[in-house]
Amino acid sequence: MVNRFVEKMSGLADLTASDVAALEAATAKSHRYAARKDLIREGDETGPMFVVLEGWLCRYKILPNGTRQIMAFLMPGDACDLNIKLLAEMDHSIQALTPAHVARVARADMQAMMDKHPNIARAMYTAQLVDEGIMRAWIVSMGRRTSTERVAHLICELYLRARSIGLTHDDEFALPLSQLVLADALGMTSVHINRVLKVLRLTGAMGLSRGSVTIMDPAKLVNIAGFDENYLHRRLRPTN
Amino acid sequence: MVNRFVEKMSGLADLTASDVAALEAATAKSHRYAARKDLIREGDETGPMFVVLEGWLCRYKILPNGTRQIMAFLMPGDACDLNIKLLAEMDHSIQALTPAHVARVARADMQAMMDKHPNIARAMYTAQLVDEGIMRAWIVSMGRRTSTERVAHLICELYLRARSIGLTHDDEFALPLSQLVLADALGMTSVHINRVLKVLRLTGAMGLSRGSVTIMDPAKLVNIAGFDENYLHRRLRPTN
DNA sequence: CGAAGGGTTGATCAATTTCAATCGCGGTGG
DNA sequence: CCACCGCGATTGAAATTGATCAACCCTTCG
Repeated sequence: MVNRFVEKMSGLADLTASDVAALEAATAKSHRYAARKDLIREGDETGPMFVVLEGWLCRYKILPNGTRQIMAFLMPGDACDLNIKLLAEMDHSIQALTPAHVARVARADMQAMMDKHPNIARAMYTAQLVDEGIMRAWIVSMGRRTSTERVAHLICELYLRARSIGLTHDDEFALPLSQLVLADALGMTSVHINRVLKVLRLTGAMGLSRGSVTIMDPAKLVNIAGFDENYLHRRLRPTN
Repeated sequence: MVNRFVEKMSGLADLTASDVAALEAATAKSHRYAARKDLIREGDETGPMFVVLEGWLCRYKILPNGTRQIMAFLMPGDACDLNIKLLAEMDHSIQALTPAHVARVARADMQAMMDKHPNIARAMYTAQLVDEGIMRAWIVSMGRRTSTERVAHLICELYLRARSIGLTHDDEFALPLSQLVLADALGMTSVHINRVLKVLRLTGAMGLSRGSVTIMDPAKLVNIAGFDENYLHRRLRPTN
C-alpha cells in the first residue's frame, strides 16, 4: 500500500531514494485505532510524533460548558507535533474520526533522521509552516466568514489537501465526517450546517451525501468561499 | 534597555552566558516601524525572521469583502516564522500596531546559531509550540465562546503573556490597542466589543481605559473566560 | 424487529451586526 | 489661545444570523 506520508513529503522537498527509505522505515510499523478513540488527551504527558497513514484524525478540545471545538483535521500523510516532547503535557486531545492507521515516531529518532537527511528536515519544516497557515486560515474563517462561506471554504481546503495526496476522483472525494463533526470544526450547530449544506446543494455549488463530496461548480464554490489557495503553498510543487 | 527576546528565551530553556551573548548579538541591530506600518504583506516574497523588541505587532489578513481578521498579536520578546524562508511567499501580512523596534534575523544566521547553541534551538522550538497552542486557543474561542467569554479569554492570555516578560504592574498592564483592533482580533464589531467591555466593567471583572487594562477580580475574569492557562505552557519555568 | 445515530425540517428565541448619531479629546492651523 | 477636525468611544433601534427546542424520518445493524 502507498505510504501517504512519503507521498506528501515528496511533494514538499526533493527526496533521494535514501530519504524515502528512511521515511518508510520510520513509519513501517503502524498502530490501528478505532473511530472515536483518543490517541492522546489534554493533560496527558506528551509522547511520540504521530504520522497518519490511513483514516482521519482531529485535534479537539472540550470546553467547560461541554461543547467541543475541533481545531484541525489530520488526513493520511499528515504528521503532528514535531517537537512536542519539549512540552510537559498536551493542551488538547487528538482523536480518530474513522478507523485509522497511525505510525509513532520518537522525537529522538525524528531528530536523528532530520540531522542525517536535510531534505527530510526541510520537508518537515515546510509541512509545519503550511499547517500553521491552515490554522490561521481557520481563525480567519471563524472570525470573518458567514456560515455558508465558512463551509464552502473548508470544503475547498479539504478538497485540495485530498487532491495533493491523490485522494480525489475528478470532482469528488470521500469525506467520512458526520455533520456533527463538521459543525464542531466550524463553530456551528449540526442543525445549522445541515441547512447550509442544503443551500449549497440548491445553489449548484457542491453536494455532500453518503460520505462523499461532489464539487458541482468549482468556480462558484471558490467564489462563495472567497477561497485563495495561496495559504496551502502548493506552489512548491507543480499542480498535477 | 532590556532585551525582551533574551528574557523570553531564558524563560523557555536554561541559557548559558554564551547563549545569551549570541542572542543579543543577533538582535543588536533593530529597525523602527511607525504604527500602522506593514512589515511585510500577503503575497510578498518571504524574508528574514522578525523579533519584536519594543511595541506590538499583529498578523492579519484582509478578506475579499474588505473586513480584516487579526490572527495573532506579537508583543516584545516574540519572534515570528522561524523557517519562513522555506515558503515562496507570505500568506498573510504583519503590521505594527504601535511604534515598534524589530530586529531581523536571516534564516541562515538563525540556523547557524541554533546549530551552535542547542539551548537556543530548544527555546525556539518551544516558543513555536506555544505559539501554535495560542492559535488553537484562538480557534476554540472564536468557535465556541460567546463574545463576553471571548474578550475575557483574550485579556487573560494577554495579561499572562505580558506578565511573563515583566510588562505588568500588579493587576494592570498597558494594552495599546483600539477597540477596533480588538474587534478585528475577536471576530466581532467594534460596537459590540464596546458593549461587552461595559458589561465586564459593570460586572467588576476588569476594566479597560486609556490604553490600560485593570484586572479588578482575577477569579471572576478567569471564570467568565473559562480560562485554563495550560496552553501557554508556563510550567516550563516557575511563575515569578 | 427494535434501537441508535445521523440527517432533515419547522418554529421560536437570543446574540450580534448594521445603521445612525452623538460625544470627547488631542492635535492643528490660524 | 481658540475653533475646527478626525478618530475612537459610546449609545439606541432595527435588521439578521444562527442557536435552540422539538419532532420526525431513514438507514444501518445487532
